Amino acid sequence: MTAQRIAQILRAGQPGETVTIQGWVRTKRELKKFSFMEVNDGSFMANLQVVIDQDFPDYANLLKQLSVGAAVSVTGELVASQGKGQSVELQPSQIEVVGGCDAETYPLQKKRHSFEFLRTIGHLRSRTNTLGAVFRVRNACARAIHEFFQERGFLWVHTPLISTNDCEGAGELFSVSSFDLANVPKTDTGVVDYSQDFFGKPAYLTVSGQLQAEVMALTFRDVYTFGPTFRAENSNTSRHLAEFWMVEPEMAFCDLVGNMDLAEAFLKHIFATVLEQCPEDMAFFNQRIDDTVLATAENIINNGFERITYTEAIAHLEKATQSFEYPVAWGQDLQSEHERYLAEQLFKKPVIVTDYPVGIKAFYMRLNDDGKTVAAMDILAPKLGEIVGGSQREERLDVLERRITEAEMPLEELWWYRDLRRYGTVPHAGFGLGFERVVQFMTGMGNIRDVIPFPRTPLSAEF
RNA sequence: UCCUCAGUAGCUCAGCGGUAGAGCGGUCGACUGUUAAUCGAUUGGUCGCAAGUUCGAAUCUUGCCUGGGGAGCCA
Repeated sequence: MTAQRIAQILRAGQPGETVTIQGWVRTKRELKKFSFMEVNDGSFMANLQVVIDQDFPDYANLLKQLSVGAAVSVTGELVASQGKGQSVELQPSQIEVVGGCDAETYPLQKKRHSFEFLRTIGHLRSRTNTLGAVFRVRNACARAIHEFFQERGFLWVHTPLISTNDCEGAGELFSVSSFDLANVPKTDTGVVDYSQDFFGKPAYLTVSGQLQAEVMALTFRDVYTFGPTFRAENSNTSRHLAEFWMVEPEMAFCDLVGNMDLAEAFLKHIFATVLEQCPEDMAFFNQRIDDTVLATAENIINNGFERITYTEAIAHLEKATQSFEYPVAWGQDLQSEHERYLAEQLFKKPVIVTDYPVGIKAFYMRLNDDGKTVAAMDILAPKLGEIVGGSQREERLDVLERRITEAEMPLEELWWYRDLRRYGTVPHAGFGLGFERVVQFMTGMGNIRDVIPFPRTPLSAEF
C-alpha cells in the first residue's frame, strides 16, 4: 500500500479509511492503558495522532522504541477522535519502527528551542515546527515566483554562476580557480599568472545575473533569472548571506514605471499565493513569531505601494520629528534608519523610492534628463529595508560608455555589454529581489539564517 | 570590519571572591482520552579557551575563540 501524506489525511481524511503513513515521531504521551504518538512527515504543520492500546502486540517493547525522532511506518484505520484538538486519529493495526532514535543523545526536545541553538544542529532543525513551516513557505514562494513569470510569458534563463566580469562592482567576490593554492604559478615579475588558470583569466562566483539577463531580454523581451548568488562581503547581520538566491526579471521595451508596476504585482502575487497555499503555516507565524505577518500580508495584497522620488524622500526625512544618527542630505545614500522611518513610521507599507542621485548608483542605470539623477528604484519594506533594487538600464551607447569610464570600470571587458547598445538597442528595465528577504518578510523570521536550509555566512558553512 | 551584550548540565537560565543550582529534557515509577499531558523519584558539569591577581576564581583583570543584537556593505 502506498503511503499517504499526513497533510492530505488531516485536510480530507474520513473515519473508516485505511491508510499508511511514513514519518517521524514528534512526541509521545504514555498513559496507563494506552499511549498517544504524534507522527509528522513534513507535509503539514500539524501531526497525525496515533492511539496505541496496551493490547497492541509487544506493547511495552514497542513503546520504548517509539522515541521522539524515530522513523516509523504505520498502517491503520482513521477514526473520529474522542479528544479535542483533532478530528481524526489513527487506530493502528501495524507499526514498524524503520529507524530508531536514541532519546538520551537526540538534541531535539519536546520544547521550544532558541534559533541560535538550532543553527548548531542544522541537519536536524528542519524537523521543528518553525523551521518546517519556513521551508514549506519558502517552497511556496519559489513556486509562486515561477507561476507569476510563466503566466506572463517570461522565459526562465539560466545565467552563469561563474563569471569573469566584476562588472557590477557589487561587493567582494569569491575567486574560482583550479590552481593548487600552495603552489600558484607566478610570472617573472612575481604576480599570479592567470593565463595558466582554468579560464585563462581571473574568475569569480557571480554577484548578479543581470548583465547576462539583459542579453537574453534583447532576444526574448521578457526573461527572469532565479538562482544562487555569492558575495564574499564580511557581513555579519540578520539580513545578509554569502550565498543567497536572487530573482532578476529583465524586460525589453520597458521603462521605470513598467518596472515598478511589475515589481508591485509580483510581490502581491507571492503573498497571495503563499496565504492561499500555506494558511496553517502562516497562522503559526502570526501566532508564534510575529503577530503582524497576516495583517502585513493583507496590507501588501490590498493596497498600492507608496511611490516617491528620492528627492521627495529627502524632504520627508528633513521634516521628520525624530532625530537620526546619520545626517539627511541630498546626494547621500539613505541609511538603514532612514529607510525604516519611511517604510515603518511614515507610510507603514512598502515604499518605492525612485530617481536616486547619479553619484550613488551603478553605471548601468539610465541617466535622467536632469543629468543629476538616474532611473533607479528601490522597494523598502518595513523591518527589512531594501527588498528590491532595480532600474531602467542605460540603452544609449554614448551615455553608457561615459558612465563606465566615470565609474572607472573596464570598458574593454564590457565589449559585449556595449554591443547590445550598438545592435538593436531598446529601452529596457529590470530588478533584483532577494529571495530570502521575501521569505523573511513573509514569515516574520528575524534572522535570514533561519529562512535558508543551509546558511553560508562568514566562518560558518558546517552543514 | 566597527560598536555592544553574552558564553555555567542535552536545552533555557540563576549564582558574581569561600563545598556548582533551578526549570525543562532523559531515565524509572504512578496516572480515567492525552495535546509542550500531569504527579513523584532520579540522572546529569574541564563554569568557552589561555594567562594573570589572590591563601582561595564560575565570580576580578588581560588576550583569544564562538554566538546574539546594532552599524557599514547590499539583496
